[in-house]
Amino acid sequence: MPNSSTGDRRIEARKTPRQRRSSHTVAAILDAAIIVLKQDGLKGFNTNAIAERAGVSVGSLYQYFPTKEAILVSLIRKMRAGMLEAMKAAMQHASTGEIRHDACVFINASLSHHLDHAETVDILERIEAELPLDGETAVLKAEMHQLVVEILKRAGIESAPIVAADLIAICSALSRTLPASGISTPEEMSNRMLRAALGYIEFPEISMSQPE
Amino acid sequence: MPNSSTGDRRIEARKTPRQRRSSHTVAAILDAAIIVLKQDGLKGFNTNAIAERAGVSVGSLYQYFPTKEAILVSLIRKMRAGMLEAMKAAMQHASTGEIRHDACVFINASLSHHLDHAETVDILERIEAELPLDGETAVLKAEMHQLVVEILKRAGIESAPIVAADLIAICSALSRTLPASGISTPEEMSNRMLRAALGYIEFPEISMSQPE
Amino acid sequence: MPNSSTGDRRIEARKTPRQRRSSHTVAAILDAAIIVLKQDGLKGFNTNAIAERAGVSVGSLYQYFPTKEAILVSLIRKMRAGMLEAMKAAMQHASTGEIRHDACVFINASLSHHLDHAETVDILERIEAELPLDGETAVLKAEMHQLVVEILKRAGIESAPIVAADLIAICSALSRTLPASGISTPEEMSNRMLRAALGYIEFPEISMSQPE
Amino acid sequence: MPNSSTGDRRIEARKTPRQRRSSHTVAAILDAAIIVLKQDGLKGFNTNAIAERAGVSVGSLYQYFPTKEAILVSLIRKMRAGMLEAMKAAMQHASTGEIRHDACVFINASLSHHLDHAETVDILERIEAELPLDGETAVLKAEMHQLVVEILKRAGIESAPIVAADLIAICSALSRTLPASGISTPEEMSNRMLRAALGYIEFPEISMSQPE
DNA sequence: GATGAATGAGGGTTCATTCAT
DNA sequence: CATGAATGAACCCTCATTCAT
Repeated sequence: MPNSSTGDRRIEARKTPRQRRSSHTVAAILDAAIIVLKQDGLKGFNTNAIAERAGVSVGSLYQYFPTKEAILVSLIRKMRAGMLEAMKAAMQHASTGEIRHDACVFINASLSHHLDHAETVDILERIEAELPLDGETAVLKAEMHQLVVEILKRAGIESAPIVAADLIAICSALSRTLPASGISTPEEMSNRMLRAALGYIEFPEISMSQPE
Repeated sequence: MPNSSTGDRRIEARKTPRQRRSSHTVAAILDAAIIVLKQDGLKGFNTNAIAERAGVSVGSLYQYFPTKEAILVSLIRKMRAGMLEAMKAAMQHASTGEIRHDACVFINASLSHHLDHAETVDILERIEAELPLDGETAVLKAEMHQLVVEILKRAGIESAPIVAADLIAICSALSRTLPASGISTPEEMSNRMLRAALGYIEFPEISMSQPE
Repeated sequence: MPNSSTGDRRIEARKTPRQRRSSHTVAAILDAAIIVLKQDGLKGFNTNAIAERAGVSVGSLYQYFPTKEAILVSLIRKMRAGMLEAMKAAMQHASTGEIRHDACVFINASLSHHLDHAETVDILERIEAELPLDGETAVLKAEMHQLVVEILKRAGIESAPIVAADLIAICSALSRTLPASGISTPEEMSNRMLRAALGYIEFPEISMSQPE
Repeated sequence: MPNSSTGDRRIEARKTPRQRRSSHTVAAILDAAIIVLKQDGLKGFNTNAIAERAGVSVGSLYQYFPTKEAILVSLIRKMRAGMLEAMKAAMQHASTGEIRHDACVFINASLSHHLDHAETVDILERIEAELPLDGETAVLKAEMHQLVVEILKRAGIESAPIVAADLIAICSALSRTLPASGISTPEEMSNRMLRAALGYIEFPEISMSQPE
């Protein structure tokens, strides 16, 4: 278990901004952080660079984020929150309870979100995997999972929790792969994702050879 | 001049080890590197730690790897090579040309490899995504892709290259997800992976709502 | 320009507070400073912490103290003033002019003061030694010294200034040591201090081996 | 209790020097540390300054001292060890078992040591008081204490432990004060210290007024 | 006057890399 | 070739001090 010796590192935001000036600073820092992350990757992600990009002093950065990692956590949280919100909104607008339709809605929302935040999501998900998962982010992920579980349950699908996890993983993976595959229209992409998902869900039970 | 940002970073292994002693050293370093990576993550992955774990001096390490990243590249290459080899072997042994069967073989091989190298593959794939893909690794990945393309073509599947990429992505994603989902038997896992793959492949064309 | 090493550091309090509100603020700051010093030592002694503890903004703190060190100087001054006052009061009340008695009075006053301000005095004396001695504090120390010189002179003791300095040093040292020695009653402590002082004063001239 | 939250800070030396080069480096660092401490006080005591003064890189410094404080601890230890050694040597050479004579020997040794290491001892003792006392130093201090206890016991003095602590405190205090008092000859100083010590030891029991 | 956000020089520490032995 | 001491750029983070509100 890497990073387990972090122990007492503060990860949560240091102070909630009260004044207008503050919240502007926080936003500037987070925006800058994303830009730096996209441009220079994790290796270039250092507090001085972020502060400079944000047009802010390092001191200010540390006024709001106790740790460099706290910025990452914040970014991840924001990403997960945005994703969840997009999903929820899409479901609320378009859900009919019919699984094929709902799956389609969900997938379109997922793909849209990925395409809208190209790179950002990829990098952050990768980083998320190396960080000790913070509580609030875990909640967001759980809610997302639950959203899919509900869809599946309505269709009477067994072991919905596992299937939901698989579907989310598949969507996430394809959202990463498809844009790089040369397919240019979102329609084509979403169609492929949909087939993967529905195929997985509706395909009859099979079993053949075993892994040795 | 340490840390010079001159941009002419040599990434390839400095010399291909010929002598027995050398290759032993190289192996020791790579083994140590994996252990360090698993135990302490990327954060603990530093040349001094690796050398110490390998029972070798830093100097020796730099005799065989011009750069810290060269070790990572080497590790990734090895991982990709091992994966490809496992796949090839499996296909050679068991391929019948029948798609369902071959897909099953492929998936079992994939899952086995993941389970056998738990953590290692995950971490390395994550790191691979942040590194400038080195030539030889690209070749390995291409070969892997080709392997799947062949299987698909034999079954007359259209746009095999894209489908192959998707299938690989799906397998990879599920190999990561399933072991954590509480399912304990490899059979169950491989069955799920298989259904996802076959579902995706065989599912009839559909298209419904579009992403806005 | 923070941290400028220009050498023209203002150390004196920026303004002598006249108004009630001001002096209240100043008092709050000094009290907080002492608490911080006792709780976290010199390492935790920073203006932000002090201001927070004092329930005052950093800006206000700097309204009354031009420098962090000015606070320390103020604290030391206060400590020395309090000490001197206690001594003077004790002597005024109880002095008989008889040396043994006066020494006793002085020592009791000294010990009492130390016990009443446990830790505070120790820390501040230590800090005092590292700081450029400010004028007013020097005056207080001189007055203290003079007080002892008077007592000694009345008893016709030669080289009173040196003896006075020694006695003060001895009292100070023992006030630090004795409370930690496991002796619990002030009487026992004061008795030991008294014997040390009187011993030193009244002991006949001796001389034996020399330091090489 | 300040500095108690240090917890896991490594204080011990990081690696025992094996090669000649190493021990030279360590010595250079410690020497430089003392010089910096004397010239610039605790405020100027930073690892960069020390390394520079030592003609060594910061990296080398950290090869042997895990922490800035570890250097201080090392310095203190060395000071205490030197002091103890000087005392032991003096006692071994000159002790007769007769208390007056032995006290004289001890005091002369103490004073000599202080005079030989002017400033150094003062500063380090002050710093020692702010640091969490490290084990080995505690042992050295205990041995020192024991040394005095033995002398006193031989003379049949009661509550030798407390008396020993007091005498050490007195000697230490006067060693600090006397050199600054304008007395120029060590003989005069040592004579005064001796009278203070013997006075304290031999003075008959007295008790007068109590501290209120 | 009070506030507290902002500043940024300073200082502790790490670690990739070199090179004398 | 191996060793591991030495190097120093880089980076995290703190805190004394300022200043706009």
